[in-house]
Amino acid sequence: MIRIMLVDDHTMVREALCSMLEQDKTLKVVSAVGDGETALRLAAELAPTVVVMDVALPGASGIETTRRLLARHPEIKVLALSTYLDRRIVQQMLDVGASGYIAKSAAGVELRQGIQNVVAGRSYLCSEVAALVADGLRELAAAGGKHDTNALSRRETQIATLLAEGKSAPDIAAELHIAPSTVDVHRRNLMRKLDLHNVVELTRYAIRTGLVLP
Amino acid sequence: MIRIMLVDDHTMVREALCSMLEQDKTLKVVSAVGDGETALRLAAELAPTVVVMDVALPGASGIETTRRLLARHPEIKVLALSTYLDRRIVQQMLDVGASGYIAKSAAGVELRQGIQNVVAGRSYLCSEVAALVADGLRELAAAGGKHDTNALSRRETQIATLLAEGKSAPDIAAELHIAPSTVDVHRRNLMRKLDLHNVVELTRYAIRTGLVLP
DNA sequence: TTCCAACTACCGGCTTCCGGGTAAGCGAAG
DNA sequence: CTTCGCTTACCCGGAAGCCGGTAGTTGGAA
Repeated sequence: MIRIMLVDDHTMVREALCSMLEQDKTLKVVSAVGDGETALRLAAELAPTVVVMDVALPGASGIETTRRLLARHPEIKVLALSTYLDRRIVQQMLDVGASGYIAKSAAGVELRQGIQNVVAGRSYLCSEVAALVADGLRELAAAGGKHDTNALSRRETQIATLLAEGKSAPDIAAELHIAPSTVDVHRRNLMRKLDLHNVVELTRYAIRTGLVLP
Repeated sequence: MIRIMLVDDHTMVREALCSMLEQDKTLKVVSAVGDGETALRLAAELAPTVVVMDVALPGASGIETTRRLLARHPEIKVLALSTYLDRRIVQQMLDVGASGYIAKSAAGVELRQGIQNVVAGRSYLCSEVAALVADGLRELAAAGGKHDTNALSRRETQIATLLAEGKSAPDIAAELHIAPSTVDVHRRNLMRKLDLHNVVELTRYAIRTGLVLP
């Protein structure tokens, strides 16, 4: 019996996934929670075999939650589940230790396969994501394998969030008690790191990662 | 036996909802499709009692799909299902004839209640949405009940989409073979209609309505 | 200790955004 | 036929975005 914890901020989706997974009698959903904090709190006592983690979570994102969860419970397998297909996000989830990544556009059977695979100690990417990662490898090879300094600093993440909420640089400067020019520097740096070229792209990135809600 | 058609662009969610709803033996999911065109095509032959429609659909949004569906099949009840809580969007769905609106953050039981209610000819809003609409009424009363000319024209929708894709006004002008100043006029008009004040807010609105993907 | 990444701050310059106005052509609805 | 909404197009001006550069401080890692 595989013990599963579901983490997804939409109650409806959580209940529905639970209902779908429990059709399979070898699976048992021991917990279904809506945010990262609760997941971390309950993981110790419920000892799930697999955590199915939505990437876009309010507050701490699924990425940060996964990092913290695996730091405390390295024996738990994390299977990422996401609405969005973005190579950077897949990369980050795998970097923090997720064993697999399933798109919500994939069929339900891919989720069950993913669970079986990660429990068996293997990695699993749904087909669409696998294609995406393959493209990424090809691009990386073409670019001569130069280092992607992807991870944003704390300040950059904060600035990205506020910009994606629709605030202007001067507004943010006032809110954080720093100079507008400094906000500008952070914006430029984070946009260069992520290869974004205007606030609209930044906004969409922030939404995909769950940094802000649409 | 209530015949249900599910419309949601995420296969995983579609299958999961199907699984959840069919726990109830009085419900029968006769079709589960991923886009508006298919829904319109299959509605005639399958004759569902209720269509559970995700608002954010690729291509034609759930709003447009609902309008066209009810124009051809006024006897079908449409129950909107959405990730987002936005008064303007709720308003638009109800304007085009939806009988109810359920947030994905609501519990599964609200969806089942919604289905039962709309089949019985009543309207149904999940509690969060009901609160939202009540707030809207209060604001409307405070504003003296002035007319909200909310609906966007075809051109405005097009401009909104392109802006939310990260294109600049000059880019869009070139793409559509019109003057940049004209793009600007459409931008200003649509932003005034929707009470948005910068492209970031516009982007998030476009994402909420499914005009663009994040 | 040395080094590097992060945070802070400023300069300049060009482009774009955003809000305000005006106005003409055109097709549908009244 | 008149009116109304949509689309087209232009004017202006202040604010902000976007990109390039330089540079001081600080705190932690090698």
